[in-house]
Formats: sequence, structure tokens, C-alpha cells
Amino acid sequence: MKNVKLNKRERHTRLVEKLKEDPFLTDEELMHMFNVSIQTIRLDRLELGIPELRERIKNVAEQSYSKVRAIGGTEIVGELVDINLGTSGISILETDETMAFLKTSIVRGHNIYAQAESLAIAVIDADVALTGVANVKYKDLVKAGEKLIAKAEVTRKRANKYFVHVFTYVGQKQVFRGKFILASIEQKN
Amino acid sequence: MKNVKLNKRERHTRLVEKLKEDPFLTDEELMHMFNVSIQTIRLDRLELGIPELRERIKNVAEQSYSKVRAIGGTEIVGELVDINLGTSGISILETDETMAFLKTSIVRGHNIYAQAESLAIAVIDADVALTGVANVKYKDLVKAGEKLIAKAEVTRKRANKYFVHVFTYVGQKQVFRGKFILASIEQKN
DNA sequence: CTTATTATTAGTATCAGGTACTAAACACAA
DNA sequence: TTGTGTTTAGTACCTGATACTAATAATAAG
Repeated sequence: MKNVKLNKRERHTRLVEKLKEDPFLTDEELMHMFNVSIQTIRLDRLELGIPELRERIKNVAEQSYSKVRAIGGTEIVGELVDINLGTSGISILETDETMAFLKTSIVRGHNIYAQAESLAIAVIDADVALTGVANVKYKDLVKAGEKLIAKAEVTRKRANKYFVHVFTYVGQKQVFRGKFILASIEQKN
Repeated sequence: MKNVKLNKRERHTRLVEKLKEDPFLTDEELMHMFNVSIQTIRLDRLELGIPELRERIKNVAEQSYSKVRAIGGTEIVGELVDINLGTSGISILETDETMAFLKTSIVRGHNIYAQAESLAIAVIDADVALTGVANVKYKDLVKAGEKLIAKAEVTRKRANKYFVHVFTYVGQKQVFRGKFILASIEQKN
């Protein structure tokens, strides 16, 4: 690994990087990485305002958990900010580099699609819903870091089929439009 | 809350429910909820095979953490097994529980879509390609664990627009069909 | 070279939220 | 009454920390 001792400044920047990559590292593991004592790591965290392992893990857990929890178990891509079951809903997705092409930082289509599709499913007032048909158009490019606001509206319901329209915006600009036909599944097992 | 003492069986079912709702509850909080001693709670968890708070939190954190990585990490969703740039390509995606709905183990649509879309982009003989329009149909359910074989074919090319058809199979059975219109982007910045 | 000052390390006490184990008390049914 | 299951009490120990004191090492300033 790193068998050379860095100075404080360098160690601090690297420490922040390391923990960004992997927030599950204990002080002990970090101490070996940087070849300093555990006290030094703790002083560093103190100076940098980095919480302890258990807090870090908890933060990661709570973040993603509250999103899922809001709707009571349904898995959603993005954060649900408003929902009227059976009629409409809004979700927000903060894009980042991991969702984009390396070279261009342009967000890949399937991330935008995933947000829209999962919102469409969430809006349906049914236990389990599946996409039958989707008709989508990407109207403009989305760059990593932009915030996607998706608005879904149920336009029609026929038997167990739902027609849902989703429009996604970055600010005022529409970047995506999708029509989904969803089927709610009956538990017939 | 509950000021009546339940019997073991009832308490166990309720305990499982409670922790499903909120895995961040400590033994102490649970002990107050059920009006029993902390040892009883610990015996209960032991019998039910429920890990301690810190483990539960860690599980939640790790799950959602790896999910973010998985959906963002690769440029191509699935494994590219054959490609003829500009004409056709085949990719394989092994599905698992993380791609599926919890209750039903049915693979969520956007995973199937992501495989198809990224294969369509890969097939295009251009530096960067973006989905303009997609028209897809999910023809049958996919269960977690099944292997998706996606076959893409370029059907037409006009200026910088490509028309790509993707068919996805599980074994011999077709589960998905998609038409994508992709645009290759010129670096005009 | 000799102080200051900063950086690092050592060591102890304490905490939360547990595990693991022993033993006692209680419930109530045969 | 005796047996069996359930609950509680209590102790020792664990991890990954905080909070604190004090000593030592490294580097800069005089």
C-alpha cells in the first residue's frame, strides 16, 4: 500500500477520498493504510469533522432507507416528494457521475427511464405492477449533477391496465417524456 | 403503546414486524415497547435469528450502497458476448434478487430495459450515442435468477440516426422487444 | 544551537449496544 | 409436587469509538 509517511495536509485529502470511496473503513484499517497511529486518525477525523464509523454507516443506511420507506416498501429510483395514489406523483433524482458516460458526463438514458418507470409503478394504486409497454422519448441531454424532476399522471384505467404519462424536467426544460402501460398483477398463486 | 403483556408467539411476530418497519430500533426501545426485560428481547432475537442493531444497519447500508454502484458502475449492462459494430450484437445478463421486486422476485422492467438500451448503444459504430426514442414491450415476466439474452440488430441508418431492434430472451422464450432510435453525437462544444 | 510550535503517539477512563453465559425466579399444567 | 417453559437478574467481555492527559518527535523561528 502506502509505506511512505505523508504530511498532514496530504493525509487529510487522501483520508477524505478514501472514506468517500468506502465509508465502511474503521480507524484501525485507516491507521494501517496511512502508517500512522490510531490517535492520529482520530485527530484527523476530528479536525475534518468526519463522524465515526457507526455514524457513517447509519447515514448511508438512513438516507436510502427513508426514501424507500416513504411509500412503504416499494422500491423507487429517485426520491418521492409527492404522491396521490391512482392519479399523480412527483419524484426527484439527483444525478451524478456514476450515472453518466465517462467521457462526456452525459447521463445514460436508462437512469432517466428507471426513474420514470418506477415512479409510474409507484403511482399505481396496486400491490404489484409491471410495465407492459413503454413509449419514450429523450428530448434533451442531461449532464451529471443535474436534478431530474419527474411528474407522473395516470391518464386512463381499464380493467387491470393503467396508462401513465411521465414528464421529466431539469429546471423548466423538459428532457424526457414517456407513456407507460402498466398491468397490476393479481396474486393468483 | 402496549401496556399489556403478550405471549411469546405474539411478541415474536410483532417483533419481526416492528423491525421490518424500522430496523433502527435498539433492544432498549423494543423492551419498552413490549414491556419486558431487555434479556427477553435478546432471547427473542436469538431465537428468531435477528442480528443486532449494528448489523441490521450495516445490512441496510451495504445493500443500498452496492445497488448504487451496480447500476452506475458499468458502461454496459450485461456481458457483451458478440458484436459486429454497426450491424448486430448479443449480450447476456444474469439477473438476481437485487434487480427484482421483494415480494414477487419478478425482475423490474428497467433492468431489462437497461440491458437492451446499453446493447443498442454499444452496437452503434459511434463514439457517443444517445437514445432519442424508444418503443418497448415487455412480453413476459422474468424471475430473479433467469439469464437474459439480448440480441440487437441495426435496421436502418440515416444521417446520424440509427434504428436498432433489440429482442431479449430467456431460453427460447421472448420476454422483451424494443425499438430504439439512437443519435450519435458530434463533439460540437 | 536553542527555543517554540506543531504533529504524533501512548495510555487511561468511559460509553453504547451489544454477546455469551450462569443462575435464579415465576407460571402453570399434569 | 414436580417438571417444563418463560422471564429476569447479573456478570464478564467485545468493538469501535469519545474524551482527556501527558509524553515524545519533528520542524520552524530566533
